[in-house]
Amino acid sequence: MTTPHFAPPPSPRAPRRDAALNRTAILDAAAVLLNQDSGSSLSAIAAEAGLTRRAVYGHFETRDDLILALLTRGAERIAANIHLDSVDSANGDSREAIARLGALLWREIGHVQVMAQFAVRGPFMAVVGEALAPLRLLLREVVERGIAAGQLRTDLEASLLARLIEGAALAVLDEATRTPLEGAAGAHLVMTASLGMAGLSWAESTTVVTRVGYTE
Amino acid sequence: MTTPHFAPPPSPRAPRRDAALNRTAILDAAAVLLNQDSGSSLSAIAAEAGLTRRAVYGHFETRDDLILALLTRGAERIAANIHLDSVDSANGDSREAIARLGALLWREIGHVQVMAQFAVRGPFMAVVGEALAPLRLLLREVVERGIAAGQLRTDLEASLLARLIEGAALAVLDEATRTPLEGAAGAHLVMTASLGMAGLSWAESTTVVTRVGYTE
DNA sequence: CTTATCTTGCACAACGGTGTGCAAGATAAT
DNA sequence: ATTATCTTGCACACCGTTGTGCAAGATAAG
Repeated sequence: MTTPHFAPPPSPRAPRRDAALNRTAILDAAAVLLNQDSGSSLSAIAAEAGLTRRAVYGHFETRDDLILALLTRGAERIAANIHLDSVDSANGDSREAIARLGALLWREIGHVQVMAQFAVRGPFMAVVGEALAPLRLLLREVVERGIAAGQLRTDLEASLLARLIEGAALAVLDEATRTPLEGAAGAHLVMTASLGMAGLSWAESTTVVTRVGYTE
Repeated sequence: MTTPHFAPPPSPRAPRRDAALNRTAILDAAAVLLNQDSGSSLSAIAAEAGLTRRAVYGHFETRDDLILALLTRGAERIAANIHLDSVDSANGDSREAIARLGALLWREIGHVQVMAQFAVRGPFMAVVGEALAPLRLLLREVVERGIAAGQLRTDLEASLLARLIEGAALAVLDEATRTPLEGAAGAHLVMTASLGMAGLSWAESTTVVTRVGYTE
């Protein structure tokens, strides 16, 4: 430990402001590279951030520490928006709620992408799963209500359908890393994809989506 | 090279029959482990196959060689079924064609899964892309016909929709690695997921799927 | 049974990645 | 301008993995 990974006790001076700047630069670089290859090296990440590998250890004790911080940051951003984003303001209509969740994901795409890389396999599964738990639980409940109300397809168990909708949304988010999609179009796609997996026709989905709208 | 990676010239004797057996055992083991972690080590793969790491080098010169053989095997299986599977027997109806393609993927799930791991990122992208090209081209054409005929959603460009359908199908195949899905149910899911992304409602998809059917 | 084939077990060099130490340099706060 | 903070560049040890060599053992083909 050559530099403060912890809060300096009764700090005699404020930390340099480029410290926090570089820290986020590293996290951003990690997000980019880990999206392309979840096994990217620290040297690569440091270079992408415009720093040295050695400097990274001034901000994160361990490679795993860095990844953990990255995942935590993403989870916080998403959690902060679950409430603001009026998901539950879609009173009763599960279809609107699903659309709103899709829009939320699209807004946080940068953070969601990297979480998706570690969500399924590898040693970070548990962490990501825990971080995404409230989001998943919300979707699960919405789907259950929708099935009961006959708004969604009724041939699948709620929990399975919820996971499939999640998968459909992620497929779009993944496609977005290759096809340039401008804001509204991307959100529109995520929403219709989710609703399509949920059982709606294209026409129905479009109706719901325009009713919900999308604001950056 | 301690053992024949090549055809023995005027072979004085037939190769032991457990050679071919072990070779496929290695490939199968690789398929299993590489699905879980695309960076699995040779030691792990060898162990999974019930062999030694050293023995693997008796069958494949290189780690990359092994992966390449695995991908090639998968591509061949799929290519062999594109014709047999009466995709184009869905005369004119793009929806049936998409359903049949979904069923084909489900039948070859073991091979498709591992290809999906290397399809998007990493140094094997090109190989996999080339191997899957005919399949993708076929889907691309089907989608184009479907859009023109007003059978599918018309708000997306054909090539983009084709990729999204592919993504939806893969999402289901991925889910299948965690949720045990028995034959017909899995095929049903892949088909409805693809058709849902294509714009059909659940009811429409079900109609198409039952019309197409599924035979193991 | 004899023999070629395949496997094992060990040893070794090479590579890339990680994590750490330390001294010199650059930079922003005060 | 001074000083604490942050970065750099080099050094090193450690680890896991890959690829190879070789001799002894197991196994299936003839």
